[in-house]
Amino acid sequence: MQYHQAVVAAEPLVTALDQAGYRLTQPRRALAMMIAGRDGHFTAAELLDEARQRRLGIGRATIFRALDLFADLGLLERLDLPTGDHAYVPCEPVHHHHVVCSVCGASTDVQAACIQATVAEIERQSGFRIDSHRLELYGRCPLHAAAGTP
Amino acid sequence: MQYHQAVVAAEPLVTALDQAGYRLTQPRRALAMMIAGRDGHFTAAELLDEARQRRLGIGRATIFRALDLFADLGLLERLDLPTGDHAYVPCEPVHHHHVVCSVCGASTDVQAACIQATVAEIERQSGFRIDSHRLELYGRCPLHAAAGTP
DNA sequence: GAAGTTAATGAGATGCAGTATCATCAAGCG
DNA sequence: CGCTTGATGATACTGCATCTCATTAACTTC
Ligand SMILES: [Zn+2]
Ligand SMILES: [Zn+2]
Ligand SMILES: [Zn+2]
Ligand SMILES: [Zn+2]
Repeated sequence: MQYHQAVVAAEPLVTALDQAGYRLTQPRRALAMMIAGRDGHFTAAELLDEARQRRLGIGRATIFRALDLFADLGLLERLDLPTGDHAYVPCEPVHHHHVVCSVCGASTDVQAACIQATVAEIERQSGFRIDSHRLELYGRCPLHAAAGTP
Repeated sequence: MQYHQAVVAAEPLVTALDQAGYRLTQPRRALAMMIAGRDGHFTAAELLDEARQRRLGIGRATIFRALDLFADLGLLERLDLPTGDHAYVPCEPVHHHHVVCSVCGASTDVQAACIQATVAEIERQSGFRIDSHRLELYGRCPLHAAAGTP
């Protein structure tokens, strides 16, 4: 069970860009490596800070554009944290959900299958034709489950 | 089956404020009526526009404060639309979820019970202790289910 | 490898959502 | 009616995100 703690390799991001017909530019390569070096979720602002500290000369706009692009390709997913912040999580390009630790930010994937039945039930109940949904779960990872208030 | 389409009465909002010990001010009464007159979800910006058009003289800050207050009292719930916009939906003060029509914005409540089992299953799968979750469903209401692409 | 085409970049300006400040106002109360 | 204090709104401000556009560099073609 990996908590997105393990360092993700940068190549998948780069090759996915290539296969989709996008240019393999220096800023995009650098961002892929920065994302690969992250544990758990991260925000655009954090990437911006890191890029600045490392004097990579990557512009604000480029970072937002790259994040959008990765998200469109299904390599990142955008989360709305309970705090209201927008964060991103490295992601398999198939529909699934995330469980996020409120203490350390670690996250793990949950396969979508286990919610299919629920969605079907909700379609029946509501009469709506459901096209998409967002499910995000917040709690404490095994390491932090002991501490804190339930 | 109400789709939050029916005009919600303003009194519940006002009386809830009163019972919670908040002052029944003119701006809050006006906002309660504006919210009551809305169908489906709405944004802070929309309320702001309406207030300006009607020359109600309600300040930006007051609107945000009132929305926060109603949300704290469980009378509104804040949604993160797929577009990234933040919207609010009139709401019962118990935990539940929303199905939102992407065409007309109509929404209906879904009882939380039907996801309890799923959450338990996810706790088992992930090893996380889950404290909270957010589930929002998007699709088309019965009136709009026929049209559009699936 | 050089030249050309065009996507991509980055600096800065701009827009916009939400918050902080604080003097003024009015809701509730006796 | 007059007091007390929560509430208001004008203003300023912060910070995220987007837009513009001249310049750059990634890929293509030869
Ligand atoms: Zn943790
Ligand atoms: Zn899902
Ligand atoms: Zn509701
Ligand atoms: Zn509809």
